[in-house]
Formats: sequence, C-alpha cells, structure tokens
Amino acid sequence: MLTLNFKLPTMMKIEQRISTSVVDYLRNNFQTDIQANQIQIQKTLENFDGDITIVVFPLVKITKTAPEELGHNLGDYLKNTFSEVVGCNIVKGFLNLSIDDSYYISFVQEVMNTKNFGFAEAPSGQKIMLEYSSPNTNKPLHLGHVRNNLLGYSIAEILLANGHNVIKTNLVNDRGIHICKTMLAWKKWGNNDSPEYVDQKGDHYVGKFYVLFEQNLKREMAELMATGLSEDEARAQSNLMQQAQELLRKWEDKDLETIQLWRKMNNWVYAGFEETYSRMGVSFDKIYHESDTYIKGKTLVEQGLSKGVFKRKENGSIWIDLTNEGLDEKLLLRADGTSVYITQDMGTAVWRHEEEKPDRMIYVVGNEQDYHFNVLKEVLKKMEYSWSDSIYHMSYGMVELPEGKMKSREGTVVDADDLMEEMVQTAKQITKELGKSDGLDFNSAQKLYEIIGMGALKYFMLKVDPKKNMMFNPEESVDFNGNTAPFIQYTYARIQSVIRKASEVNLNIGYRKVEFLNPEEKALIKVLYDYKDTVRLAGELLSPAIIANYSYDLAKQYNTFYHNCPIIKEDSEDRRMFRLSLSNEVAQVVKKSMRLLGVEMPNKM
RNA sequence: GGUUCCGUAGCUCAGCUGGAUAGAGCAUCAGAUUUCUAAUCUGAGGGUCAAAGGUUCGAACCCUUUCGGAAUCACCA
Repeated sequence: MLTLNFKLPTMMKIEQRISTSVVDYLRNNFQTDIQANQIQIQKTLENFDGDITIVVFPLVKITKTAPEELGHNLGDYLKNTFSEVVGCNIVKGFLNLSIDDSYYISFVQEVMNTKNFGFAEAPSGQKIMLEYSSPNTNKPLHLGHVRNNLLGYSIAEILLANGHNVIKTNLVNDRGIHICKTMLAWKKWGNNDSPEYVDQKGDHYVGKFYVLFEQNLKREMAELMATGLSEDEARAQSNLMQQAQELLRKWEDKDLETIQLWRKMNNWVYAGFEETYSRMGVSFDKIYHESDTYIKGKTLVEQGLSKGVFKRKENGSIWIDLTNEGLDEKLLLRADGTSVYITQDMGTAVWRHEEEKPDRMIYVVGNEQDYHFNVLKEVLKKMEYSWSDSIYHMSYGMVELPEGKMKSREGTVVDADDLMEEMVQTAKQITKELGKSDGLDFNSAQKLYEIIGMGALKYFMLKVDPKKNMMFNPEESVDFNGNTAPFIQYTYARIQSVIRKASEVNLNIGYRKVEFLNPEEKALIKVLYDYKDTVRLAGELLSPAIIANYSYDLAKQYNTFYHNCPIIKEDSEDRRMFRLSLSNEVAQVVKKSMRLLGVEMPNKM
C-alpha cells in the first residue's frame, strides 16, 4: 500500500468535515466505532439536485433503520451543524446535500492565496529512485522508448509534486551480446567509417550495423538449416554468432582492442541519444552503466552460490530454482562465466540501495518484462535483502501500430527522431494554414511549432492508462481536435489573450467577492476543486493519464464558461474581476498540470 | 502447454478502486461568430460493458467457467 504525507490543507474541505460529523452522529446515536474513511462521499450526479452526496446504504447495516429515514435524520443534522449545507434531499439511499455558493466562492480566494495550489509542500515524502529509459547502445530509440521516456519523466514530476524526493536514473545497457554483434558488424563491414564521416546521427549509424549483423546471420542460418539443422543449432553453429560470443568473452576479459572499439562506438551512440533526450525534454539525475554493475552482479551470484541459494549445473552455469514460487528455473550466469541480463540487474539494485538507501525503487519498464521483474524480486528476497519488497515494476503496455507489429529487422520500426520531426512539421503546417504564426519572427515561430508538435505527441502517449497497451495511429496523433494537447494549449493561450486585453483597459487580476454563482462558474470551480485530489491520486497510481484527463476536463469546462460568461465585458465590476481571477487560476492549473506531463504552454497560438 | 495481462459506441479511450439513468473525443448529421482567439461552442443519433453463472441492498469493476486477443516461459537484452 502506498502512502503519502500531506501537510494539512489551509482550509479543510467540507467533505472531510462532514465525514467527521457523520461519524460523530453515528457514534452518539448508535454506539458504533465507525471511522471517517468508511463514510462514502461523492459528487452528486448532474441530474440530481445537490453538490455532494452521502451514500447511506452501508450505514444502514449499523443503524438498522430504513435508508430513507436515516437519510432524513442525517440531512437535518448536517443542515443544523453546517452553515454551508443549505439543502438536502434523499433519493433511494443517497443523501444529496446542497452547498452554499459562498463556499465555492471563497474557495477561489483560497486558490489564489495558496502558493503552489494542488502540490504538496515539499519535501515531506519518500526518497524514490526511479529508473526509466534504459536504452541499449546498439540501436536508436523507437516508439516504444518514446512512451517509456515520457512516462518516466512525467511520473517523476508527479512524484515531486506529491512532495517526494525523486532521483531519476537511467541504466544504460551498454554491454552484452547485442553490443558485440554491432561491434563485429562494424569491424567486418564498416570500412573504418564514422558517423561524422558519413554525416549521420551516431545512434542511427551504429543501429545500421546491428541490422546488418542480423541480416547476415539470418542468411547464414538459412544455409545451415538447409543442411538439416534446427534453428537453435544453426544459430549456435553459425560463424557470426560464434565470433560475437568470442568478442563478448574478450570484452569481459578486458581485451584492450575490444574495449577501445566498444568505447568508440558507445560514444557515437551517446551523442545521438543526447540529442534525442534533449528534444524530448527528458533528463536524469544519475546514470548507471551495465558495464559497471554486472561485475557486482557476478559477485552476488557467487555469494548466493556459497550460501546455497543458487546451484551450479554440470556445465558450470548457475541457476536459481523458483518453481515453488510459480516461476521456473532461471539462469543467472552462463556456463562460460559471462553474465546475462538479470545478473547485472541484481548488481544494479544492490548497488543503488547501498548508495542511496531509497524508500522505494520504481522501474519504468515494459510489461513484456513482467516475468523478469518477478524473478528479480524473488532472487533478492531469497538473498534476504530486507528491501526486496520496496522494488516496484511500473509495468506499462506496449505501443501498437495499425499495420501491426514493430520489428526492427523488417523495417517497421517508428524511429523516435523521425516521429518527433514529423509531429513538429505537421504542427508547423497546420499553424501556418490557420495563420496563427503570422507576425511572429522566425525563432518564435519555430519555438511555437516545437511546443505544439511535441506537446501533441507527449499528450497522445500519456493520456492513456500506462498499464494498458495502446494504439498509436500516426494519422490520428496529428489530428489536433478533441482530447489533445493543442486543444488544451489553445485554451491556455486564449486565457492569456483575455488577460492581456484586460490589462489594456486597466483590469488586473485580484480577488473580488461575488454574491452568487451562475451554473458555468460553479461547474468550472468544481473542477478546480478536484485538482488536489487528482494530483494525489496520480501520484499514488503513478499515472500521468489521470493528470492528462483532468487537464482536458478543465479546459473543456473553461471553454463552456468562456462562451457563456463575458469577462471584460461583464457589467458588474466585482464579477468582472472575479471571472478574470478565476480564468487566471484555471490557466495556472492547466499550465502546472501539463508541465507534469512535460508539455509546454504557448502564450499565443 | 504453463503463467500473467487485456476485452466498454464504427474507431481511439475515460469510468475517481462496489454506488444513482455507463461518459468523452474522432467519424456522421444539424446548428452558433457585427461580441474577450471558431485550433472554439451547442445539439442529435450510436451500448446485451465479450458470454454465462455466482457474491451483494447494489457489479463494467469482486469470484468461477467459456470464448477471443496479447505478452512471457532463451546460455537475447
């Protein structure tokens, strides 16, 4: 169970005060020890009269009275207790309470007076290490990484907003057989070229050689299989595969020439990644390399072996038996002594824990690795690390394409750089067609296209529940209507425009009390009212989607308000200022929310 | 085959962890601009929540079974 530390809000919500009061009522009249969190309070549905609703069904069991009777009594009690409760009605087992407008009006004032409304007063929470991105250094980032990077970054921002101390880490998978494959391919077919020489981004350049290796391996395997070998046998016996394995052994033996080549190629890739991360707007506090942590992993495997937690097979490979845990036997170290994926993950986890002693370690990794993380957790548990339960695999769903699977070998990968460029270009085209960038200088216009294009991409990927597989439809992603970042950005820009126009007539932001609310004002304030709970929930569930959908609701509600309620042209001065201030608060919350997703807001569009 | 996850409108997704008559966007159709940005707003049609049982005052949500889809079970990472 995740817990969060919040400081007491400056003004306790009426819902909480009512819960407490209902508990008092029940205790005094029915001798029960019910707790406040057992009282169900929700928003009243639109078709009913009222603002908040108490579900009395569950209470009937305690009181042994009819739902309607209890509802009436409770309603009367609350009306007498709270001046804010100005009316009530009972429908079946639902007690609907009407809250006086003045409560919501003063809430707007509270929002204005709260420095960072909706966010925890940092830092009061846990120390959390969050791993995300974790690229392989043998190929460029693709669509799947985009989701990973955006999710990781956004979750970190959300946890920060909830008052946690977050250390963003990236574990670079810079060693392993796949790296050796690209190195071998470059040695064979690279002509001693470099990315600079052929004028290509480093990660793309190196990625070419990985593809080249796989193509040639496939050809060689096909020849071997034609002689009657099985696929596995063909792979094992192929020259290319044997040479790659030889290279891996040389690498682990620290062969100078191999290490130098490895360094050189990895640096090409890092330069490429740096560009991609930078445009994506993601960053890290601490970078770990598998090439460092695997050694620690090997040591741990030896320790586990001597403790009798692991066992060695005849050929020398080392395993853990997790059949009692519902998992299989799992390889921890190869027969030739080289390490596998999980070896380094064990090392990394222990290393991190020794260095930082975090309360939680969150891994943002795709759900195709659910099994791997179950094993990792069990291995650490068997090795009696008390913190093994503080590991949490933030397992997100795959990104699917309308055409079907993405496969690097078949050229159906959507490259991250290409995707970002395409989004920005589309934003540029649409913005120009609408004449929205007229009058902007070149740099400002470029900046605007970037904000819109990248915003659209980020929002599209983050608005879906992270746990679910999602469909990425490139055509739909550039459609800027509906539940999209440009819609929300437009709403923000519009508010900024109103604020600019207002200041031209000396109408400045400042709270002014009004006597009552009209329906659009009230509906809008109620969305703002949910903000704090939304940020908290998103933090508990590690879900940027909750923030995204909230932002959309808020923007939509604002647009309704905007169409029905004149601001600058409103007759009453008090209401004019109230609406302007409310608009400004909405803009601030929209901006902060979208910032949690890594999406920027333009002042004009 | 074992394990895990998923199935909500034609399509893409919400549904606040069991509450009232299941909601948005796209697409389709019909409207709104002499008025603070129309990348906007208003309205209409569209549902056996995969199916069947069960638990409950109450189920899209929990349990069981069936059907359909995906991932994984590598001396790949």
